[in-house]
Amino acid sequence: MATMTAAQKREQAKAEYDAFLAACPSRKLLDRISDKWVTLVLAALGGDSARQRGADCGGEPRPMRYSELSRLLAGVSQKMLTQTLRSLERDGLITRTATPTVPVTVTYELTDLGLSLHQMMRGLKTWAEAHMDDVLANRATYDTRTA
Amino acid sequence: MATMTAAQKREQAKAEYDAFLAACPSRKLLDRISDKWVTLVLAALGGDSARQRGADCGGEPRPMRYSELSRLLAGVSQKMLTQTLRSLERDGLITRTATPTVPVTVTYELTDLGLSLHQMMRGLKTWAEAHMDDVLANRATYDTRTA
DNA sequence: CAGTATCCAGCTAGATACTG
DNA sequence: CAGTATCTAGCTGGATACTG
Repeated sequence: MATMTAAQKREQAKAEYDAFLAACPSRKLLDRISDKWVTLVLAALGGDSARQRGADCGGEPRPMRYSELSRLLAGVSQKMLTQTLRSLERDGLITRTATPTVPVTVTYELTDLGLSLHQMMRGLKTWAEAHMDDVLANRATYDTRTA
Repeated sequence: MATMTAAQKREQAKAEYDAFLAACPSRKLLDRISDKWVTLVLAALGGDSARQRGADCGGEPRPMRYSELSRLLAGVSQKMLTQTLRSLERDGLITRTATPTVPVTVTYELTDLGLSLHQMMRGLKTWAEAHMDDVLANRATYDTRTA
């Protein structure tokens, strides 16, 4: 067994670290918001979907219907849209309201928690707009330098 | 061709939207920071790696060596660590310094830009610590309700 | 309208082995 | 010490088809 000690130790350290990561709130948050469609749905419901609107881009948060979201987020598959909406509902970030008309009408709306998250995303957006140009410039420089 | 018009329109809309997304700074930022190892390297170099330290968790940003990072981020493969470091260097978020000792000594350090990003990540962390508990609670409730 | 169900291709993380 | 190179398995997202 003596020969396995090092490998075992490494494995244990890895397991511990994985556990630490799994418990880390920041990690969980990132896992949540790093999803492409999550951010887009949040932006749409928060009134920040830059698309299909004039230069103002101003928008109040407002409820939207499934089909409306589907149209706004061109390119999302039904599977992903539904999956995303479900997970957001599960986490209490949006609410789902089904009105029993014929055919049924379903609307989605940000909760206070979802709104809070959306506000934080604005912070991200601010940083991105202020600094991503620098990042991209550095990237371009690096690429030409090593080309 | 008349039968393809609808499909074509949809495809075009998708292409346009994809282009819009590709140009969006926020999206680019998220693509960058949503990587597991990126955030961990940033945290490590920024002095925020919660692991292996007492309750204080305070830490000044400081340069670290490859092997040091490798040890701190237990579970990272050499491939991913190198890949992550290279991409961060490419984006001008960290600097790589090789000292020609024998054997070579390589240190990585946050740039001002990287530091700025690290600071923003603190904002994320704050939100996560303030609200992720709510999210998790909602999730648990949802699961029991639908079980 | 608002989904569900199924299947499959592509990408990527990780394991492994080797090196200046 | 600080990497590079290669191969593969698993997950995830998308296309497609069907339904209350």
